Amino acid sequence: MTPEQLRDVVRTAVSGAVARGTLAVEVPEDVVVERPKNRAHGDYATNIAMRLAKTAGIPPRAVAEALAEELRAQPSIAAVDVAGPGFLNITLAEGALGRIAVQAVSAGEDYGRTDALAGQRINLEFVSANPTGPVTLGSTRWAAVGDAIARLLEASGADVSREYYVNDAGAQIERFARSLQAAALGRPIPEDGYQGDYIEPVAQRVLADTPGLLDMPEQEQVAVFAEKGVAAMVADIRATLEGFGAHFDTFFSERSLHESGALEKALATLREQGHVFERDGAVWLRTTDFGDDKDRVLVKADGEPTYFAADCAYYLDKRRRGFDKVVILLGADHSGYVGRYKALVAAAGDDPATHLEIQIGQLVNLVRNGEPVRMSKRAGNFVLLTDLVEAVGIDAARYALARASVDQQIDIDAELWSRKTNDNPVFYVQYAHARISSVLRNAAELGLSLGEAGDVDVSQLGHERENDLLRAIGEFPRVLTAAAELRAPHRVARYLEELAGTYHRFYDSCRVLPRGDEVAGPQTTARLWVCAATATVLHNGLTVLGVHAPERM
RNA sequence: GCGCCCGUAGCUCAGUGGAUAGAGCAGGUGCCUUCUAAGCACUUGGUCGCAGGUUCGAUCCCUGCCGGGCGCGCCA
Repeated sequence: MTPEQLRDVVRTAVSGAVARGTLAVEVPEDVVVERPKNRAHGDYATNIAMRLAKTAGIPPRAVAEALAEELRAQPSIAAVDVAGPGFLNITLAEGALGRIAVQAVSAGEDYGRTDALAGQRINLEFVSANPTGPVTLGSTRWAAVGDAIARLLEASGADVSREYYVNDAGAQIERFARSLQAAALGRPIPEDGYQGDYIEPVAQRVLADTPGLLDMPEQEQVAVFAEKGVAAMVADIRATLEGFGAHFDTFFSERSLHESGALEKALATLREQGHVFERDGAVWLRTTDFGDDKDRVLVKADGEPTYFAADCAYYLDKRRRGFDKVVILLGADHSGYVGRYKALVAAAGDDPATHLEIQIGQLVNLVRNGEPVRMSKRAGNFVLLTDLVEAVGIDAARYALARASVDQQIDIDAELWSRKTNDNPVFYVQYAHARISSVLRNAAELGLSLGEAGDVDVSQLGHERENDLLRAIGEFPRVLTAAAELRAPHRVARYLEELAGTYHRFYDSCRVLPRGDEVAGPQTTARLWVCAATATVLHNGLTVLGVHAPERM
């Protein structure tokens, strides 16, 4: 029996007590059934009695006693204890936990998936770094976390589109183009330009692609370097992210908004809603009406639209494309953006609480030999996604980035992340999967297989370590659901570490395969199912994080 | 000054109002002739930044303070 099934049983018990007249409450929708930390507290525990006590008008322990009475009548429940202030500690009947293994294996890659977000169309924007250079270490965190969030939302049944906003308009593109031009002409890069080593090859690519470029007038040259330089950079960024396992469905060009007239349309829409005004020769959006700190300029006094104006058009475009929810993952250096973004959504007539969600993540520090290293794209002394991957590998990089809460600043230490020790939890988790794969391979060599789900004798299971493992496997769907709701993929990683440890302890004390001249029996088969179920969860969990589940190490 | 994030074991960090606050690393002691020792067992280690409040119960929610990071442009 899974925790979800037990939750229904508890709810049934409440209705039973109500029907019997021992309890006068409404049957709650959300019943919390959790895995107690202390094993002496049974397989599962619920605080339902304490939560119902107030409305029932009787002490929590009395509510608990009434519910315990109901629950004890259930054949799948072996024992119910009322403990502490009113906890119900539930011990499942022999074999009830074992069914979890069968369910997990039978569901396979679908184990853990839910339809909690079925029917939701979500646009998830992340990374969106300026196309003036390769993907940096700072963006790498969002590539790993954003992609994991996308996979989590999909595991909850949502229809997710991954999007990268290409800021291919504005002053920094001009500086980028002039840097390319200078490199092509063999001149020093302008002081306010981009100094990185990557500039030269990009400049050469543009030159090779455009015969006679250097004979064109100055302004035309810059325009070509801008257009083709950005295209080359975006292609590079896209390839890098794909190689990292982070696929984007759309690379959306900011410039296309300017060229299609979307900005004017957005301005007109905001005007219709009555939140646009003029002051000092500029056009403003009255975002303070919706909680922003100050009003924001849409069109500057010189007639040029602001970056914010493009944001308005971009948001409206996303909504026009049919997304129910626009989710944007931003670094803490953009946290000042939240207020105006919410306000623009409200000003456009939408509800920020339902249509927009901005997730702010803290920045990363690059650490070398224990010392922080400063990164600056403009100065060219930055470390790239590709550098990190080269140093530690994709799996270690993605895992290390995804296992930390986004609310936490993290230190990226390539030396630490490349260690093949327990400083690196990714190997601990992967090792568990490889170990199980090995057991299953050996089983196959002995001619042993799982057989049919209906033939497993789950009553063969009951060792404390087996029960621990089965309970952990049973948690997986709830871990995925919670992680998706909270946009917190690190919860999946932490859970996998716990699961791997639980498996290693099971492995240590529960021999799976027959040794020497022993003969395989029903317990062997039952334990093979437990192994296969664990492998299923490790695989599914690692896949959510974009990390490989190896069969050998 | 205002806004957001953080402060939990020596270090790096988990912990969506529940029972005796956890993990890894670091330190110490053991366990491989048979399923992967990248493993396991035992052990040392805490005023959950401080002070109030909310309630049956607070690391978690609220208020104030202290310390650290980021942000507060007619830049992008």
